[in-house]
Amino acid sequence: MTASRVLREEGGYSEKTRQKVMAQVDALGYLPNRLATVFSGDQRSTFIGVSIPELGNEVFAQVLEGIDRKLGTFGYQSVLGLTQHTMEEEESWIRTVLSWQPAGLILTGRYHSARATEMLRNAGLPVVEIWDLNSSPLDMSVGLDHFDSGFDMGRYLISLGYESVGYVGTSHDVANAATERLDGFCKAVEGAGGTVVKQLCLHDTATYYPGFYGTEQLLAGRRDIDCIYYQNDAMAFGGLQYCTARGLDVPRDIGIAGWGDLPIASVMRKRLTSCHVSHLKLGQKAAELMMARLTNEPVPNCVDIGFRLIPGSTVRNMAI
Amino acid sequence: MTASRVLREEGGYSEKTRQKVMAQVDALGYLPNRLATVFSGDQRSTFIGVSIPELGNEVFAQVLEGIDRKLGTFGYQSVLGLTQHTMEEEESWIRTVLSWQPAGLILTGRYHSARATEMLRNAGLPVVEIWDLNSSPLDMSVGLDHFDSGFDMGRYLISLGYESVGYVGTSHDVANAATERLDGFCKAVEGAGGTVVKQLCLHDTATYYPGFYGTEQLLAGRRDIDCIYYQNDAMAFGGLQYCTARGLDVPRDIGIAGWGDLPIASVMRKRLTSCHVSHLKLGQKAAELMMARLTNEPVPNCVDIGFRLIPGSTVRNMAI
DNA sequence: CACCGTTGAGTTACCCGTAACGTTCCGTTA
DNA sequence: TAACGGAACGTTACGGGTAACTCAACGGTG
Repeated sequence: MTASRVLREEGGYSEKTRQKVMAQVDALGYLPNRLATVFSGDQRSTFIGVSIPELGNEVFAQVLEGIDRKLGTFGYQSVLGLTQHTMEEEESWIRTVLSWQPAGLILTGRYHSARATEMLRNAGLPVVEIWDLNSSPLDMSVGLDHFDSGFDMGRYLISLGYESVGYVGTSHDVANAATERLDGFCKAVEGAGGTVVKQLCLHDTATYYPGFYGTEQLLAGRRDIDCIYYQNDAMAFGGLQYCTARGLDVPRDIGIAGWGDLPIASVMRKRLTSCHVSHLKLGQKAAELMMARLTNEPVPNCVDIGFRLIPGSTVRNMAI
Repeated sequence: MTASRVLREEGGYSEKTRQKVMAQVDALGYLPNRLATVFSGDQRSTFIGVSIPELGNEVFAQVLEGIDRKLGTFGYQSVLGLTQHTMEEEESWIRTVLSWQPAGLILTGRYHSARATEMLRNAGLPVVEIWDLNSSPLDMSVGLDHFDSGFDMGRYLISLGYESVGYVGTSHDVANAATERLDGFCKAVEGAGGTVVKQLCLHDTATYYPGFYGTEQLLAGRRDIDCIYYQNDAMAFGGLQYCTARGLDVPRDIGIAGWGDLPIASVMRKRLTSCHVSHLKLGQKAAELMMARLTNEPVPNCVDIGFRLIPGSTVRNMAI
C-alpha cells in the first residue's frame, strides 16, 4: 500500500520510505500492472479503439497518424481495427474491443450494424464518428460533407464547359462517403445541364492500377466522354497515366478530377484537379474531441473540418 | 459460475440452463470483461503492441496493414505506437504498453535504448523486430538486408556506366535501415570505380517534396552528377519531377533510383528504378511468427523476406 | 502528565472471471 | 433398498492495485 502511494506520488510517506520503495522498484524492474487498476473500476483505461477501413489508402493512414499522435500526447493508446469497409468486420471488432474496457471509440463512417449501434449505446462510452459529417451522431462526429464536395466538383467541371462526364470508382455493399460524393456530383452535373454518361464501379480496391484499367473500360468504344471524375486521387493518377499512355492530351482531349489531394500531387508539374482535405487534422480533431469528453469539458457534437476545391491543371482553365 | 461455463461453452450445464443464461445475456446486453480474465492470470491477453515510426510513409502503413490483418484472423488486436524514429519515444511507449500486459510486441528496427532492452528482457514476452534483418535479435526478427539492397543498387548503377553519383535522404539521430542502404550503396559504388560525389541528408521527412527541393540543392552549382540514389521512392518521385521541371531528360541527362517500389509506380509510364519489397508480406510474416510463438510452435528466429531490384526506366538500360 | 492532532504506515475489502473443490440430485445396479 | 457414480450447479479463493478505514508513534499544548 505504501509502495502504491509512493508510485502514485500521492503523499503520506516519508522520504526515507520513498527511497526504499524506489530502490526495490529498480532492483526488481517492477512495472505496475495497469490492468489491475482499471479492472478494479477505480479508473478508466487509456485505450481508445480506432476503426479504420484500410491503410492501403493513404488518406486513412494519415487520419490514423493524426489520431494516434494526438492521443499519444495525452498518454492514450490506439487499439486498431481494420474493417475492410464492412459492417460485419466492424461489429465483430467492436464486440472484442469493448470487452477490453476502452475509454472510448473512434469509428470511421456513420453506418454501423444495428447490433453494433446497440452495443455502443449500452457501453455508454464516448464515441467519435469520423469521415462523414454526421449531424445526428451516436455521440460526436468530425468530418466533412462529402455530398457537397462532390457537388462543388460537378458544378466546377460544368462551369468549364464539360458536358458529358464519366465516373470511375469502386463499389462496396454499404453506402459510404464515396457514394455520397458521387450523388452530389451527379446532382450538380445534371442540375447544370451536363450529363453523367457512364459510371463505373469496379469490384476492386480504390488504388492506382484500378484507376488505370477502369479508365480503359470507361472509355472503351466511346468518344463522347470529355471529363472523368474519380473516387479518389490514386484512381485519378491511374487514369491520368492511362490517358497519357494512350496519347490523349490532358486536359485538352479529356479532363481528369480526383479527390483527397495526395501528397504526391505537391511535386507533379501537372497539378491534379482535386479536393483538398486535411486528413491529419481530421484525425487530430477527433482525438481532441475524445480527450475533451473524457475530461468532462464541453464538446461540440459535430465538427465540420471542411474541404477546398483544387482547380489544378488536369481540367481546362476556362470555359470554351 | 454456471453463466461463465455457458459463455465459454465449457459443458457441464443443461440445455434449459443455457437458454436461461443466454436470455439474460441478451436482456442485459452483457459483454464479458476480458480484463478480469487476463488479470486473474489464467490467460494471456490478445493485445500485441506494434511500434511503427510513422504512417505518412506509405511503406510503414502497408507493413502495419499486413500485421493487423493477420493478427485479426487470430483474434488478436494491435496496440499502436508511433515512435517518430526516436528511441526515446519507443522506450516510453514500451513502458506504457507493457503495463497493459500484452501477449507480445512487434517493434520496427533493431536499435533500442538500453532501458528498453532491459524492460523487454524482464517482461519475457515474445518480441518480433521487423524491417532490418537482425541475425541476433532479442527474440525473433523479420526483415531484409538493407546494406545488401543498397549495395546491389550501387553495383547496378555503376554497371550501367554511371560514374559520379549523388544521394538524397533525410537524417535521424540514430542509425537506421536507410543509413545501412547508403553504406552498402557507397561501398558498391566505390568498390566498382565510381564516386559518391555528394550526400545530402535533409532535416525533414522522407517524402515527395523534400525529394524535390533536395534534388535542387544537390544539383546546385554542379554538373558532374550523372545519377541520384534516393532514400525512398517518394523522394525519388520528387526528384524525378524536379529534373523534369528543370528540363533535364531522365534517364539521358541524369539517372534516378529510389527504394521501396510504391504502388503508384505500377501506373507510371516511366517505371521508377527501385527495389521491390513486399511490405504487406513482411507485416504478415511478423504476425505469423508472433502467433506461432504464442502457440508454442517451433519458430525460426530470423526470417529474410528478401528484395528485388527493379531496373526501371529512370536509368540507362545499358552501359554507354 | 494527560490530551489531542498530525503524520506515516498497515489492514480490509472490492473489482470480475474462473480454477478448484463441494454439494445436491438424479438414475442405475447389485 | 442401499450404495454408487455422474451430471448439474454452487462456493471459495485468487489475481494486483487502491479507496476507505484503522492504528501507532510522536510532538505540542494547557
